[in-house]
Amino acid sequence: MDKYFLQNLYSFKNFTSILLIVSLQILKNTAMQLSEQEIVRREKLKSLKTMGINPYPAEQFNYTHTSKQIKEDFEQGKAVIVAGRLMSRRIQGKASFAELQDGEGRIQVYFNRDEICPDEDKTAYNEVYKKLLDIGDFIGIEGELFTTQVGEKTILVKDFKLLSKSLKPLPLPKKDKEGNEYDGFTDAEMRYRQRYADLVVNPHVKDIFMKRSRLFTAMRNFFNNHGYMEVETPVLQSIPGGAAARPFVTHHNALNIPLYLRIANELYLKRLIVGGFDGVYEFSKNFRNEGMDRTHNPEFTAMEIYVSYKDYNWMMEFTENLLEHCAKAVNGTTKAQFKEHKVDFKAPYARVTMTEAIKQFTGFDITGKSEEELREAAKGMGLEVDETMGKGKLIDEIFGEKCEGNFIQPTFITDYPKEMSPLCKSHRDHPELTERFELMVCGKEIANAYSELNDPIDQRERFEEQLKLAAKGDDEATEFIDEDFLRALEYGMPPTSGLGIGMDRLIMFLTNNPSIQEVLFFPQMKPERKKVELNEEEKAVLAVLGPEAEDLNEVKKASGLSNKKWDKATKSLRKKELIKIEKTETGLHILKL
RNA sequence: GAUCUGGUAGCUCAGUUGGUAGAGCAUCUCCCUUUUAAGGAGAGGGUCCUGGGUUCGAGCCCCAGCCAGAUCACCA
Repeated sequence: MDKYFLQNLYSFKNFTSILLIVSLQILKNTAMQLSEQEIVRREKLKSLKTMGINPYPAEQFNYTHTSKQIKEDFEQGKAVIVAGRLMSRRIQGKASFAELQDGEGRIQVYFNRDEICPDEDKTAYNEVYKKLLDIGDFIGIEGELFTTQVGEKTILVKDFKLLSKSLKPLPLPKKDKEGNEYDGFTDAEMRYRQRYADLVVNPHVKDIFMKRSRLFTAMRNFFNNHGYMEVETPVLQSIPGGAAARPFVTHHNALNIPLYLRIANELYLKRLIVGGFDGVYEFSKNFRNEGMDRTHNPEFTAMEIYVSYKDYNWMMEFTENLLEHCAKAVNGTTKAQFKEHKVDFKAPYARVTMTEAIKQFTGFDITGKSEEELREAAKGMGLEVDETMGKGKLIDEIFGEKCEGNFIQPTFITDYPKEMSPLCKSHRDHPELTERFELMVCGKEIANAYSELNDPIDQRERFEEQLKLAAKGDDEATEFIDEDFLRALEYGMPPTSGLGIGMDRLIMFLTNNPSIQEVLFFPQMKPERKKVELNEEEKAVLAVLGPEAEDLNEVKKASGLSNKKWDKATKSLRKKELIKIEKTETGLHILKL
């Protein structure tokens, strides 16, 4: 009894220690699946530390110039201190040219051994600069300006300091002298997943986002100059309103209620108009739980502005002036190129009623037509229609299919049918229509505006109408009634015009990017799959291996693996240095390390 | 959601009927003091997306899946 117990204990101990070794190996391989270059850089890091150089110093580095300032105010012999990322190196023995990239561009720097190391000790150049620095490292440089024989503005380095060591090689593109780029970091998936690397390596990507920032600033300034106020409204809403879209749902623990991420901020901004502000606007991150493609990201940015005592006619003028202003601020001109289209954002823009647009492109006049007549007409145009579609939806379908794509230059499409616009005031002259416009550019909608509905009784009826449409099966109809919003309207809202602009779409047009992912820093992606370490087959092989070398074929048989699995598993295990396979006179032997 | 295309070295990409896995650049070693397509010589570097199948043998053929892109559908 005791004997067996001891034996068991012994084998148990043995087993756990094997497990420990194996798991340590796994850990090593999981955490450190490093390429040769990454290992080399880590070793350089160690060497630097051994030499007493801190690869990640804490203190601030005071630079006196940026690369741009140096090139603009170039002066022979001027002393400068700059900081940036090392982006290229051409080493030729005791001298070397390199490029430093900072926030504004690149500047060439010249490392000369005897300038950096005037004394006997040449380690700063020979060891630190030549051997221990890499492309991607951040360094600070103190030096003097000069022009090379080839005429390049350059900094002659007197002293340099490592500011931050880069352990991972950048995916650097190369350029030939004609400026053709090759080996570019162009894989869209990689670029979006590693936007930081994309930005370092692809200057035009950085440019897109600088333009995006300029667009927001321009719009803010335009509004602020008109005396309108930037506000913030809830992102977490208990009733998602202001648009027809599937919301994201979350849950608040303390209140024990569901909350929705906003799909629009319209209803909150109108509450603020009720509260007495003359003009309010907000750049609103909206969330919609719908499909993703090159023009839809689950979170996107809309700008909405509401101005009291105005109507949609005023808003059209305001919008065209706004966009002219923004286009100039972003690109320095009102003209923009989008794919094959040349677009001009110079005000004023054409104004076409929806009725006219449909008549123009289909020859059909929707005025006074019944739902049935519209359905027949749509069928006649080859559109797919069904019984759930009301008049509004049918007209929208006809417009979307037959007209929308034809408006390339900025064009206001006005006077939408009532059913499609539950938050919009009825048209002053045509009760079946609403005072609404959308701005079309290159066949896509980028802005949407109303004379806002402020009649609380009418508003309640419109909401109820939406409920009926939803019950009928129209999945675009809103299925909530926001009683609090109606209460606000009952206190009275002045006549107001509101405008919404899809900011991502607008910047796509202004930067000629047909994909929304290109204008978002971090577009939504599926999570990266984690790499699995020791798989079942590899574990199975290890499990049948004893402490001694064994005949390979015996082990293979014992493992019960197919040829392919066996092959994969043993190759992988050899690579991880967990087993060794030896060929001797007596045959193939497998040994656990 | 459908269809098509793609996934091979750190990066960009070749890879022949199915027969030892390739190039350029990058990396490492040595040489080189005003270059800019990064000069010369040498060396190392691979889970060919994953899993299964066919086969003596699969990067390649078949099936399933994952990821991405494009086109279409859907979408205020």
